[in-house]
Amino acid sequence: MTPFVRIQNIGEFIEQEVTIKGWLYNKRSSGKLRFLLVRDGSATIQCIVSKNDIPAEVFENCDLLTQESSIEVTGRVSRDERSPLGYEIQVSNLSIVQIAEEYPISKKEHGVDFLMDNRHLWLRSSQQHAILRIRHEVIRAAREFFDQRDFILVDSPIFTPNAAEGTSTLFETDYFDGKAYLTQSGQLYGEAAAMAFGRIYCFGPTFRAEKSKTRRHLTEFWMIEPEVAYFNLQDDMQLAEEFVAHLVQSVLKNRLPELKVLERDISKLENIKAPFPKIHYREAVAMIKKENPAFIDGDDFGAPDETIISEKFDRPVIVHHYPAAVKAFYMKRDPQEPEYALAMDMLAPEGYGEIIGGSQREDDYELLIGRIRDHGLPVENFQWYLDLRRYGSVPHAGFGLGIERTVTWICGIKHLREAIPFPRLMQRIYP
RNA sequence: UCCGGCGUAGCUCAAUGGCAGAGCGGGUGGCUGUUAACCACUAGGUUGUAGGUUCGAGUCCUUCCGCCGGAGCCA
Repeated sequence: MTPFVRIQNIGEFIEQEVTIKGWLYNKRSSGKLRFLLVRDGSATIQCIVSKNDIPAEVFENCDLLTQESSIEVTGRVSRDERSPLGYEIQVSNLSIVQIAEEYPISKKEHGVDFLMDNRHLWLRSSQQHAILRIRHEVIRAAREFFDQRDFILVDSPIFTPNAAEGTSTLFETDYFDGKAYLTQSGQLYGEAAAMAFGRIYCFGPTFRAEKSKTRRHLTEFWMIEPEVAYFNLQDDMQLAEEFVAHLVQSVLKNRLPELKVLERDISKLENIKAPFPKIHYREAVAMIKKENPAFIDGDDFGAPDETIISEKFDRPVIVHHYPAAVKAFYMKRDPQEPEYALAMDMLAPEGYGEIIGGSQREDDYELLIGRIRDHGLPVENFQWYLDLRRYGSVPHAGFGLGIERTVTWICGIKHLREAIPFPRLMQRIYP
């Protein structure tokens, strides 16, 4: 028996006979030679079948193979300068696991809708493979970052009895004799957990029923949300910039080949080191007004406004002190200038827009209950949340980072639907 | 919800109001170093739907459906 080897480790087996198990990615031929490009999920390698070196039956089997047929290939590993991987396999035997039917995804270009209909197969292509490996690295590095800082993972529920910030954007679902809603943020539960553990994060899917049809929106996306007791806005911004820098540097360190597959401009990522520029809302408005005179001071930024700000910097920029009127009820106001909230957003460069939203939370019971009423929210649903301000309330802050937006930016791809294995969009719930 | 764009072969696209076409993929054959290999031959069509204008509609007009992008909202 020859050893069963993953292609990514093939360099350890030079001039040895090995078996690889995978799928036929592509096939070329020249007379009495067959070139089989075989992928196994770890990498792709070219296998050469020479008619004169092997039994006739094995050679004939090569011509039966269709794209994505599953095969086991045995042969001798050699170095080869012509190979992108650096290695080839001279085939001595080949067994067919299954002959694939005509594969819908060809080597030429396809449209987005067709590829999304075939998302379950599209995942096999090299670009999608690279993106999802980078997604894996972003998530791994995110957990590593918080784990190293003694944060405890405390996940929040998916079913919730009420809205965090309003009811218009929630998915409603039957819950026995009543209604439940799919969560749009784990934050309120994160605050409860922070009062229990000091520093926590939650990581899970969140849901927005907004009818958004843009390249920046999904109806189901993943968010990682740290929450820290005794943190103020400054602490929160510092945590956020160190966090994002860690994510980018981890991808550069561990997924450089994948970035190259995506033809990402690496120099744009190498800049991403803390500290990041931080500007007050008022400064941001001044910058926007130079290019968009129609912008009204006091409004939230639109996507074009975010781009105006972010293109001024070579790394993510944090905008803080947004007008309280455009922000959520739970955000604390600045005692010095109460019209502004102790809120911050982080905007990714190159026009990728908001990847983080965070704030210091209102910790005063009376002020918080007033905000809940001002926003027309049912106070009775927030009794447990208000309890956090009755039993040892402390200053605290946190933020949420959108995984898909972050992956989209790091990968330098156009649309975040490719940054999640099976995207859920307003117009798509299949496959 | 609003604004804009697009629906032609399995896929990506072409076709001035006048014979429905190419590349890829499929099939057959050829080639001993191919790199989205190449060469030859071949099969493949209710032009999204319903109506209208016209001697004649893939093309012009209207309806509906689907998709894409953007706005709003947000991660």
